[in-house]
Amino acid sequence: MKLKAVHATIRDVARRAEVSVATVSRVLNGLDNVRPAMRERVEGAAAELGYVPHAGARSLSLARSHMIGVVLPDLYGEYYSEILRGVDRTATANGLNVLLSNIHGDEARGIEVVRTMRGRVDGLVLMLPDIDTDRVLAALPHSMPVVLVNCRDGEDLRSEIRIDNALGATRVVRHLLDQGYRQIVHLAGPAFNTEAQVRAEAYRAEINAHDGSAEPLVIEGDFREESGVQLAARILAGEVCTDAVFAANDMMAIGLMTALREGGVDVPGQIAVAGFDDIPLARFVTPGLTTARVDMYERGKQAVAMLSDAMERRAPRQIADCVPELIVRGSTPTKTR
Amino acid sequence: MKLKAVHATIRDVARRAEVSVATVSRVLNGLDNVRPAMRERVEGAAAELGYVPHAGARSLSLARSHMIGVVLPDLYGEYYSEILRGVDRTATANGLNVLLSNIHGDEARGIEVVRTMRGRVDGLVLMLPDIDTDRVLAALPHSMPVVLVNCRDGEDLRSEIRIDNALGATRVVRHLLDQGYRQIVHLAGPAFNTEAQVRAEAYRAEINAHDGSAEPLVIEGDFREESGVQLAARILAGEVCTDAVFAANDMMAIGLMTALREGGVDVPGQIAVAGFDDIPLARFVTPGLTTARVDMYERGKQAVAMLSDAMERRAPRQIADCVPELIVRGSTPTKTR
DNA sequence: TATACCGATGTAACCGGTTACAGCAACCGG
DNA sequence: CCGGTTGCTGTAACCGGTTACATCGGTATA
Repeated sequence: MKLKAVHATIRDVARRAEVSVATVSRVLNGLDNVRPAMRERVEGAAAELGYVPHAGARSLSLARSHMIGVVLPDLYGEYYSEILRGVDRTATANGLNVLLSNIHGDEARGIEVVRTMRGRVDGLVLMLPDIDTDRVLAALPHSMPVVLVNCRDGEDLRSEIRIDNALGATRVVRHLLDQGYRQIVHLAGPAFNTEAQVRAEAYRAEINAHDGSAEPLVIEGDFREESGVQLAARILAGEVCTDAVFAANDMMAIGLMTALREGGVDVPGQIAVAGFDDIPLARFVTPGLTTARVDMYERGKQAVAMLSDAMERRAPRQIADCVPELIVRGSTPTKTR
Repeated sequence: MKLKAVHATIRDVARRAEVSVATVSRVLNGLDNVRPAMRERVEGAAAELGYVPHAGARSLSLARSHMIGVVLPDLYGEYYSEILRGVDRTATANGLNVLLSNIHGDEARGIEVVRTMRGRVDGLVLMLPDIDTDRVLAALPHSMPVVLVNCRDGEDLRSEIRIDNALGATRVVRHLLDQGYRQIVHLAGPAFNTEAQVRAEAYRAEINAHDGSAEPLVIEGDFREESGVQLAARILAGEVCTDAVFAANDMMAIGLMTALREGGVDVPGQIAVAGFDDIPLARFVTPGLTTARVDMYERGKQAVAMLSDAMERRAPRQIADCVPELIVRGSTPTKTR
C-alpha cells in the first residue's frame, strides 16, 4: 500500500495522459511546439488529478524563484508597515513575491535569517539600523543582489538607500529655534540604533551652533509610544523643564503629546512637539504633528526598483540619497510668550 | 572555462574537504555520528568556500519548507498591517517564515497566488473578504493546511476564524440609539465585500427593530479615508442630513471626522461618529473614536497558532468565533439637544 | 528513390540538498 | 581465530521540476 502520493506530480500527470514528462512540462508552460491533441490530453489529465505544480522544485531547476526577501527590525508601528507596503506593491507589479523576516535587533538572528533566505530568494532588501550590517552581509554570497536601506555605514559594495537623518533633524531643530523655542529637549531613540544616533548628534550640533541661548538635553527613548508617555510623566512631575520637545520619531512624539494633554498641559500652548518620519498618523492627531517627512512607502518602492535592477544586472550598484522634508503642522506654532 | 559555480554547493565542500556529501550534510546538520577530525575538515572547507546551504533544495528533499503563506486583499491602512504583525510575531516564535501576497480583490489573481505557493509553503492563512473563497480553495490540494480568516461562508472543511460582524455592528448602532441619536447614517464598505455586507445588514436590522423613530440610510463607500471625506462634503453641502454616522470601518470614520471638522462642523457636538475595527489610530484622533474592537493583531496570532496545529496534525480543523467589543470614546457622547 | 530537413515527442541528466543502505575497520566475547 | 557488534563513511537514489539531445515519422528536394 502506498502511503505517499499526497500531491500529484508531473510524472503522475504524464502517466495518466500517456505522454512523457517533457510534454507535460511543455504544455503547462505554454510552449507552442505541442500538437493540440497532446495538449488536450495533458490538460485533461492535470485537471482530473487536481495537479498544481511544485513551485519549489521549479525554482530549483530554473535557479530562479521570483521571490525577494525583506528583512526588517520589526513590524511595530506604521513606520515599517509603510515601507513594507511600498515593497509589496512594487514587488507585485514586477511579478515578485515577498518573503518577510524580522530580527528584533538581534545580530545572530539577522545572520541566521539571511542564511535561510539563500536559495529561496533572488534578492534581498535589508533594513538593519540596529546592528552591524557588514557582519550580516558576510553571511551572504557576494553574488546575491542586495539593497540596503538606511544601514550603518560600512564598506560594502551594495546598492543603498540612504536617508539623510542629520539634515532632517537639523531642519526640525532649526524650525523650533526659528519659532522662538529655546529649551528644546530631544527625546532620542535607542542608543544602539544608527538613525537615532545621527538624529541626536544633529540635534546637539544645531543647538550648539545657535547663539548660546539654548542648551542641548537628550533623553533616551526606544522609538515607542511608551517612551513619550514616560517623558510626559517626568515633565508633569517637574523633573524636566522644556518649552519644546523634538522626538526622534513620530510615535514617541504622539505618545508624549497625548500624555501631556491628558496631564493638563496645553500642546502646543505650553509645550510644542515635533517628531520625525511623518507616519500617516501624524496628520490625524490634534494638533497635527510637525515632523520630517521620510515617506517610507516611497522608500519601499524605490528599494524594490533598485533591487530589480540589480537582479537583472541592469544596474549592479546604485546609491540613492533621500532628504527628509520639513512638514510644519499645528504642534509647533510661533512661540507667543 | 567554467562560467557557472556562482555559489558553492555541498559537493564543492565535499571535494575540498575530501569527504562525501553525506558527511558534509551530517556535519552541517549537527548529527553526532561524525569523527571530530572530519567535522573540523568539513567546517574548515565550508568556511573557506563561504558556503551557505541552498534552502530551496533542502526543503525540496525534506518536503518541508518552514514557510507559511499569508494572502491578504491589501496592505493599505493599519487594519491589515496589524494582522500581519500578529502573524509575523507568532510565525517567528514557531520558527516559520512568512511569504506575503496580496491580491487586490481579484479572484483570478487569488487563484494564481495560491498556486504559486504550492510547494513553497507548508500552510496558508487566507483572508479574502472580497472574493469567493471556495473557488480559490479549489485551486489548492486538499492536503494543504489552511486557516481562513473572516471569509465568505462556504462549504469548505478548513480551519476558520470568524468575526461576528453582525453583532459588532448591532452593538455600535444600539449604542448610538441609546445615546439618543435618531438620524443615523451608515457609511458602508464596498458592496462586494462580505464584511461590509454583513455590517450594513445588521445596521438596517437594528434601526428597523427600533421604535420606528429612526430610518436606515446606507451610503456606499470603499473602506478608505477618501470615502469619509466624500460623505463629509455631501453633508456640508446639505445633501445628507444626519446627527450620527456609523462608518463600516475606522478609516472612513476618521476621514469623515477630520473633513467635517475642517468644514466647521462640531464633532461630536453636531454630528457623532462611530467606526469599526478599533485600529490603533482610533485612540489618537480627537475626539477618540467610538468603535467595535476586533483586535486584528490577536487574530493574526491566533491564525498562525491554528495553522501550526493543522500543520502538525494536532488539530486538523478548528473554528474560532470572535465577538467585537464595543469601545466607547469621545466621538459619541449622549445627545444633549 | 535516396537525402535532407523539420517538427513533435521521449530519454535522461541536472538543479542541490537528504538519507537508506552498504561497506569497512576496529573491537568484543567465546 | 572467528562471528557478531558497533561506529564511521561513502554510494547512489530520491525530492519534482526543466531541458539538451536523441529519435522518429513525414514531407520537400534532387
